[in-house]
Amino acid sequence: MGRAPCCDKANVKRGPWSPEEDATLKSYLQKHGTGGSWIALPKKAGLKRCGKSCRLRWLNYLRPHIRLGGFTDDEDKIICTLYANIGSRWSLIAAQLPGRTDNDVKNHWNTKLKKKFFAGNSCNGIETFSNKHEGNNYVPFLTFSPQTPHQGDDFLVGHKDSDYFVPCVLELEQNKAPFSGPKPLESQVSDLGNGVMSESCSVIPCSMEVSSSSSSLDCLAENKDYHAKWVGFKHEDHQYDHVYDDLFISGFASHDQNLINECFPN
DNA sequence: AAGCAAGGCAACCGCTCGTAT
DNA sequence: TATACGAGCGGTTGCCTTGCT
Repeated sequence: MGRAPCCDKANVKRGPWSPEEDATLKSYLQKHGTGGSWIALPKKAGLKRCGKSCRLRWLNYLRPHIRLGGFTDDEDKIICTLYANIGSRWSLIAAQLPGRTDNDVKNHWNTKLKKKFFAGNSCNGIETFSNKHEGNNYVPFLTFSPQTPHQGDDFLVGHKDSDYFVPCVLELEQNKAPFSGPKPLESQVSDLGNGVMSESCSVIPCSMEVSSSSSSLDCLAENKDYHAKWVGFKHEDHQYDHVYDDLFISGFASHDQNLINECFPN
């Protein structure tokens, strides 16, 4: 038995939204909110639309502070860099671009940035390399000189097993893991899940990804042209080892060698 | 000016995940 | 613990616009 449809498709309007429908939806949401259910909202608001369609229309076009089109070079850089590191996680990428939606970012990527990116040419200042490991889930890492991490920088980090990003501060002390930060709050996790950063966080677009892994401490990516470096540290060194077992940070490029040496002296 | 192809983008589809029961 | 259901997400479609011949 298949799953029940979310709405009566024979009795809902489809296609482009009219200005009247926009006004009705916007007015209703500003007065009442979603009421906890998008599915029930169209009936309450007097709209002959699917609840999912209402949600999409609100999130992508009607909610306050939406910015459409006109992507800046800086935004292009962030999109390219994050795509290289986390792939097509459009909601996460859009969350780093104030006023942008996942749909808008996705469309911008598909129509403009993708060609530049995979052509192996510069993508608005970001160097890329051809993926020589196709079919091997190999993630290309980027050289992004302006965002080379420095002591005290705030970082955007992520955890691949739970898909959230938390604000953290890089520490560069001899013989110490290059990472510390506040334990992610539950509120931050849930807010970020909705694409809203609950507190200010300076984002370094090179997007250090923190993920669980084996206990490997230091392994070199195989692309000689790029010298991407993966560095790691053992959980014993980390004050939040009860949150994350073995962690590693990826994304350092060749010009970060001094940083790596500083963190992991032989 | 007309026809066609390509580009751009809004909207839909269907899947996964989280939560309530 | 299992099931049902809604929310959220990424992939895809299809329509409209733009540019070229």
